Amino acid sequence: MAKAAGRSKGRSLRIATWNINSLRLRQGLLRGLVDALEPDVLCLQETKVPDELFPHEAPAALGFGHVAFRGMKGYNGVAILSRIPFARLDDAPDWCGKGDCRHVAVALDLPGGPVELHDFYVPAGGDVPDREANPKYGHKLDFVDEARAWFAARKGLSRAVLVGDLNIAPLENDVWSHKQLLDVVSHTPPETERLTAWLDTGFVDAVRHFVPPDEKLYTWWSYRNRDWRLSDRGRRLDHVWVTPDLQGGLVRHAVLKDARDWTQGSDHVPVCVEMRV
DNA sequence: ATGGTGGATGTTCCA
Repeated sequence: MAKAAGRSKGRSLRIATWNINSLRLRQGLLRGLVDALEPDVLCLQETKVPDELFPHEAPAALGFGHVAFRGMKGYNGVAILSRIPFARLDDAPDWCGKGDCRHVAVALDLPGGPVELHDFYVPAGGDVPDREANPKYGHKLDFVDEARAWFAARKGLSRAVLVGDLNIAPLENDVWSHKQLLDVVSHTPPETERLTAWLDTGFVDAVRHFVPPDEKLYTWWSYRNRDWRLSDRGRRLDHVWVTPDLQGGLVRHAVLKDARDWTQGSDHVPVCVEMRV
């Protein structure tokens, strides 16, 4: 992304989010992301690294002097890498009581006042969209319900940003075929209704602020395609939400589609939003 | 209707 013009009020804040699908394996790809997007803050999901094995050198070498992470062996895991100092926030619950490292939050220390930043990795939900047959689907729905309720209880939240791999593509044009995916986990009505209810607790979809809803937009393409670009069976699973007080400061967005072709890349691509805060 | 690929792990689970 090019530098902002710098006319509007406040400091420029650029936040990127990426499901990196193993931080240790792909830490070398962070350089490409930083060169392309120049984020002030980078939120990662599926780091798949226990806290005691977190690779501190990679973020430090890229100029991210502040890190917050919550990881475990083999699965899940989230991290926030930042050039801006922050205070870690620890008031959120252990979602669904499973201790599975799907959320980390900080308050960014900015001249205009703190900005609250939440980094989420919502459960993928398994293959079968049925609570009884597939407990992972039930866990996903319960997770989103619990998150919605928690944010609903925080009425009047301001100067907040929520990002992450939410594993749900809420709009018809967030998937390659709305009709063919209505019964596919990530786009079923119980999921999309719940995600919208969570958004409606007090957020604006910052990427759809820039890209009209009648335009296809994806951030993930399955590994299980011979040619992901040719088949283009994508879904928009990765999101950036902001509270309405920040909407007027939104400057630009980027979906780094080229990252899907990086050598040994993730199946998700980075998403970035710049705003004046 | 099925299988396709990839990561971490360990003789399979998760995505």
